[in-house]
Amino acid sequence: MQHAYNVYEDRCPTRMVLDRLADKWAVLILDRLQDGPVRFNHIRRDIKGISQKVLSQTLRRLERDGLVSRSIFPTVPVTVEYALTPLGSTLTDTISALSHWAEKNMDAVLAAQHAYDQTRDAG
Amino acid sequence: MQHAYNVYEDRCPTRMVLDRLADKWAVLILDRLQDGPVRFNHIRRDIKGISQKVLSQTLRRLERDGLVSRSIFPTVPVTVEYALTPLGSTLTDTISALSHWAEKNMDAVLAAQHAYDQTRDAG
DNA sequence: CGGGATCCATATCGATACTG
DNA sequence: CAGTATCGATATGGATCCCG
Repeated sequence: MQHAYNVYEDRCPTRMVLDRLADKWAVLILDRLQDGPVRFNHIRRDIKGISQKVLSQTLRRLERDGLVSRSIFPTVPVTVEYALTPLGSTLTDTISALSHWAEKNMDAVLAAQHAYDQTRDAG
Repeated sequence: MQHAYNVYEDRCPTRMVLDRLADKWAVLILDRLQDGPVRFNHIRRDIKGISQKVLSQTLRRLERDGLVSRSIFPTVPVTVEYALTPLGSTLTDTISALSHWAEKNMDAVLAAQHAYDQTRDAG
């Protein structure tokens, strides 16, 4: 039989998974990892505005969810690399589609917002 | 020239757009609207666990962003239908890919979480 | 370098009450 | 039916300090 859950059900595992994916920082991080392993502070620098705490938390969650792997190299100081797991790789198309959509349609959204605000001001 | 912004820049329009899309409720609502116009309380019933306040707020944002249209029919009591705009329709493939991924890979994620928690308990 | 721990401001959400 | 307004709990995020 099929799953007893679907994404429309409350407090089901599927919803929990979606809850993780539908997170701005998670999307940005997964997107950033597409080209290969990246180190902690490298991600931190690339994704402007993310705090170290949030980056750390999000990476930990993605690791727990099996989407991202964490490799420690015993250099001095220590080197830590994050990379997509095979499972995480199956998400990249969707994730990058999302951020690319945002870039492509930014202008249309901005215009819509402006129009919406105009009608509100006038009304 | 291309846009001066990309999704990795802080406080840029692209990031704002992604911030809207990377929202669990927005994803669920857009997903629900794929099959045609739906009324407010219909969405509310279908998406288990969403409060009327959050549904209202999210719909308003999606409308402002030009992704969802709102049609009022002067029946008694009033009927309001929400539907995807043409712009919103360009998102449906990506959005449904996201929720479908969640449903398909739920088990793998759950297993990964379990394994992660095990190693943590043991260590 | 790669974080964990803590403190504090703010944002978010659920519940409730009220309206055209 | 389809909301808005308000209040209180809670979750989230930023800033800071510290450590191996």
